[in-house]
Amino acid sequence: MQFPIPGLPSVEAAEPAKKGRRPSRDELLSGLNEPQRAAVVHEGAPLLVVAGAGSGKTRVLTRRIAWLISERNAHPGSVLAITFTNKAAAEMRERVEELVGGRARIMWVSTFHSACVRILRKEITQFNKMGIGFKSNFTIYDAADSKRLMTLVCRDLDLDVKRYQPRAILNWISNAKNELQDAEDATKDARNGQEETYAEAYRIYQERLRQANALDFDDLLMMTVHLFRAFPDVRENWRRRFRHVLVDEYQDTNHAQYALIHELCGNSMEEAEGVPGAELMVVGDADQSIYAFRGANIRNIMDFEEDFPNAETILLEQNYRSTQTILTAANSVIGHNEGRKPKKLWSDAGDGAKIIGYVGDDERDEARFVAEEIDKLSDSGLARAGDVAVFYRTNAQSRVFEEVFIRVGMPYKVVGGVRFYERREVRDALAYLRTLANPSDMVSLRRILNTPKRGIGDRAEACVDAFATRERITFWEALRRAAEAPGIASRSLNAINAFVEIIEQLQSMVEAGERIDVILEATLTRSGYLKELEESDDPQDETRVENLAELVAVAREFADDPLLGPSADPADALSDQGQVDAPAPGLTDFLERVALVADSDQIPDAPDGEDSPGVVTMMTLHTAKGLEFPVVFLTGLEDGVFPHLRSLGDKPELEEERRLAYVGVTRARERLYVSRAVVRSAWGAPAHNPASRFLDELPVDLIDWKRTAAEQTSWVRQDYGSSGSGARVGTDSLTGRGRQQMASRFSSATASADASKKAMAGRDVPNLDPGDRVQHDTFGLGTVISVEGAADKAVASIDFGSEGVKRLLLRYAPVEKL
DNA sequence: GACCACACTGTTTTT
DNA sequence: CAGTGTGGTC
Repeated sequence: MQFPIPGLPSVEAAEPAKKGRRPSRDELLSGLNEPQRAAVVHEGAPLLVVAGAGSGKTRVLTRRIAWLISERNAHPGSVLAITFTNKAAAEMRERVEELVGGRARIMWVSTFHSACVRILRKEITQFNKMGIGFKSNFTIYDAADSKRLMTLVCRDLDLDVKRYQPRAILNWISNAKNELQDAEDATKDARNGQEETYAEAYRIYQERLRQANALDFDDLLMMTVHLFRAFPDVRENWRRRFRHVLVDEYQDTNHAQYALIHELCGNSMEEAEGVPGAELMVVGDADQSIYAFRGANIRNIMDFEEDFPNAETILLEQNYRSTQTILTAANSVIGHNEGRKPKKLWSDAGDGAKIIGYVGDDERDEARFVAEEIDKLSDSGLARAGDVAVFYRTNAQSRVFEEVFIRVGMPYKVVGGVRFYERREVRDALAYLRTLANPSDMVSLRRILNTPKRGIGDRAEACVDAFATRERITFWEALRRAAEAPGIASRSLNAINAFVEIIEQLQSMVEAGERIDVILEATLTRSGYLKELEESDDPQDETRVENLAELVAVAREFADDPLLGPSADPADALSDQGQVDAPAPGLTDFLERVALVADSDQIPDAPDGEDSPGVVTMMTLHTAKGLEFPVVFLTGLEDGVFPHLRSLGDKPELEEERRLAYVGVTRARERLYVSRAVVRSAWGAPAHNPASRFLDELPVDLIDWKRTAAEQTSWVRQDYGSSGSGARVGTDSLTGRGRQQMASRFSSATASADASKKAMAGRDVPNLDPGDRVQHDTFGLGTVISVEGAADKAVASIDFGSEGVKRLLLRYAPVEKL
């Protein structure tokens, strides 16, 4: 190797006893087809591996890493492999380890976000030179924290919450950050009053983050890129370290991630003097790009060859996962997308079973069908519950399946949805820990200030806040000096002092290097949090206690696992020296761990014993990416559900939905089921959904319909509203909203625009046609461009001139036809 | 400052 | 329908 790696002991020194296995060349290349092999042994130029679904890309990645280490004598510490989830990372590391032995442990295999955190923990203090003060124990804010902070910012700026919703602003900021624009850039680029306000909110939000010594998800990426750009010497160091960079799921990278790769791997003219870029391999499949909504840029993969001069491309089209029937179906669906590079998956596994289709009366009937089919499969020995996955478009759809599965006694597990770490009690507990690790973290601190109730109300909090602002100190400092705060009640002051005392006690435990699970338990008892829950008569609080016990168990496991500990990377220990105010490493590591978990990190392992049937796995299609199951149920195939309503009027979005369908279909190994419901209740009121257009895009002769729309029981239509079988309109029937839903129910049943218009007293869904002029409450005057869907599902694209073209769901949009 | 009743509002998808 | 936020009362 040409460059010594800074801060890394040599492999031999680190592991004097076992030098690491050295597999033979044959072993590393065995079982690979020609293009796979080429990808593994490729040297030099940047390489794009276009890997269709199930084409063995994980294998290629792991074998290549092993090859680099074993055959090309790459130092394991010089390998940076980026995966999409932590779970994928752990698996990849494990597989490489099987091939080359324990020395693989010091590779960096992680998500973009985790890798950036690791870099920033070491380097973020560099920014102090520029007057941007962060400490290396910074807290990572998730979406909920960000929203809370933004709400505070909005209040400070006195923004009209109706017009400027924290969520919308955060979205806007997130886009800016993904494009690597800081608040200053955003201010310069603001094109209208609204954007100026957004940019201002961005500026304040960022300032507050800095004061809290916190970064949000997008900051992790943006700051790392900014770091490399602002400090070339720092960048050179990391370039010297990482000689091999591998990126999985490249089609879902956004601009910031792309830039980061460029910083590490790029070789432009002006850097001819510096450290040459790392050898780069990216793996991906444009047809599986499903994260455009969060900034992923499909162009990254489409333009790879232009972005990286003399790049090469290898195509993997042979599929080792699915039957030909499933692949033909997948090819057929994705073929309806325009402008894609042609790619056809094939398999020599044979045709296999036909796809099975089912049209249910309603979503319960659909769920019942799924449960029955799974029963049949297990009875006949064709599959076990653990082999089966149920996919749906949105998390809310899992509910019906849960209800039905519970009733019939089908074991299942829902992945994602209301996540463990998003539960209130878990967030509260974590807020305590974050406060201990980083007292500047104002959002966490304020969250727990009066949780459990200890008599510190809004008034006292406002006093302290004002004091903090006046004195230019952190909220935490202000709490400690609360006695000096003007206007504070002595009652409140006592409560605050008691609170400060508790936190300081706990902090001393952290400083003493106490185990994380011990700290957590002490926190829960000394804060009185646990006591409040235990004494409560709310039945929900019982489960809360259990969840906290679960969290303690997670912490204990973490504390016991040496692999997760702070010294997992020997290089870290070296450069972290001299960090005076670094907290006990265990705590920050733990918090980081829980901040960056993905949904798919929590997927149960496949059943291993022949006798253990396992459980059915349910998840959204997004979560399903990268997974495979012998049996897959693709449910809710209805226009408006999947493809999602909001994508119907927009071609790029519809194409993304189609890629999602493609992802879903290609998860199946042996059997695929597709189903839909004629009537589906959404927010209480039943809606009549047409078949998904994706169903029409499957070859007819591949589907065996167990039941079709023509066979629906006839009472479905009339019976809603009088008998109890439909959803109840309930107590809000007197509100305009209730009436509206009633009306739309009839209108969809009678399919008559006239009748619907008449039935809808109160708030009309305006009957619009292209060319109509309309008035909108906030956007002003506009012209209708197009209208899709009917009645309560009508979506209109309306040009509001300077405000831009909006797509509005007429049922809710405050538009008036002129 | 705590608690209760209500109105509103929104559902893609997630690191 | 549910979770959140607001406003009113004790």
